[in-house]
Amino acid sequence: MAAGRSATRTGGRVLEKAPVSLTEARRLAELFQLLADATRARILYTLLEVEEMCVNDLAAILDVPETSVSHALRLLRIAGVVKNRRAGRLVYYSLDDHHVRMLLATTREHVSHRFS
Amino acid sequence: MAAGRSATRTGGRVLEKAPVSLTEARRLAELFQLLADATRARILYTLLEVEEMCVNDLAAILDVPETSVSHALRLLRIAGVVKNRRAGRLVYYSLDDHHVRMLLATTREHVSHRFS
DNA sequence: AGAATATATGAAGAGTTGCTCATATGTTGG
DNA sequence: CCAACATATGAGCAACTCTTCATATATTCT
Repeated sequence: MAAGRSATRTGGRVLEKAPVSLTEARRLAELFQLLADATRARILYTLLEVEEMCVNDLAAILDVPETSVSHALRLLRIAGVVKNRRAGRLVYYSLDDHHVRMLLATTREHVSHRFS
Repeated sequence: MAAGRSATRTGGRVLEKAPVSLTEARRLAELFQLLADATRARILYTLLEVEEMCVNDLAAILDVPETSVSHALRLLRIAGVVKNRRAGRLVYYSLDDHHVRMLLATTREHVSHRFS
């Protein structure tokens, strides 16, 4: 069965409604999805540290093909997580979301603890 | 080309090393991947609120098939994010990672701000 | 204008994910 | 022990994701 009130004996202690709605959860999941890729994550944590960096330097420092970085940045840009500014042939990227920045800062700490 | 020092003119302002190593990034991504699904996210935020809930109640409150919840819980359990305790036929799940709990608490706030 | 550099984009393929259906396991009550 | 209930697991499939290769666009320099 799909759902609708639980059939018989259950655990009691039941909330009337889920604390996070389905649409809210989808948005959340979408945001986390952006961090759920090693390349994108590394880009973001790098930008957290250096404030601004161009595509080629990101590719070099992360040791990832430029085209791959470019694709990654596109997704992040579309999601409004990073912004870019052009300077000649170079395009500089930087973080563009206060909440994501805090999220990154927070997780950076937590995660280093989590694996040790 | 794959990488190795940037070929020509770049942006200056280059870090010597990426701030997050590839393996560290992979672990991070793996963790975020767990939150990158609406069902799993809703389960976790629910558990954040009620401390403990059995599978059937979760399925009912989220309006998601039980088998789906069960699969989701399996992943979370394997990752060490939730733990379970059996009480008769019921199995109660709860959060089992201090860092993830803080991550959830933090993001819960940020995200509600992010979409408004 | 033409060549070189920096970045962006599209498309195709391999791999992964999450869902559903069927079935298995664990537990209680009659 | 058998039936009913609660949860878990496996297989198969459709959808999505990431990478790579090819190519397009933008900018500078000579």
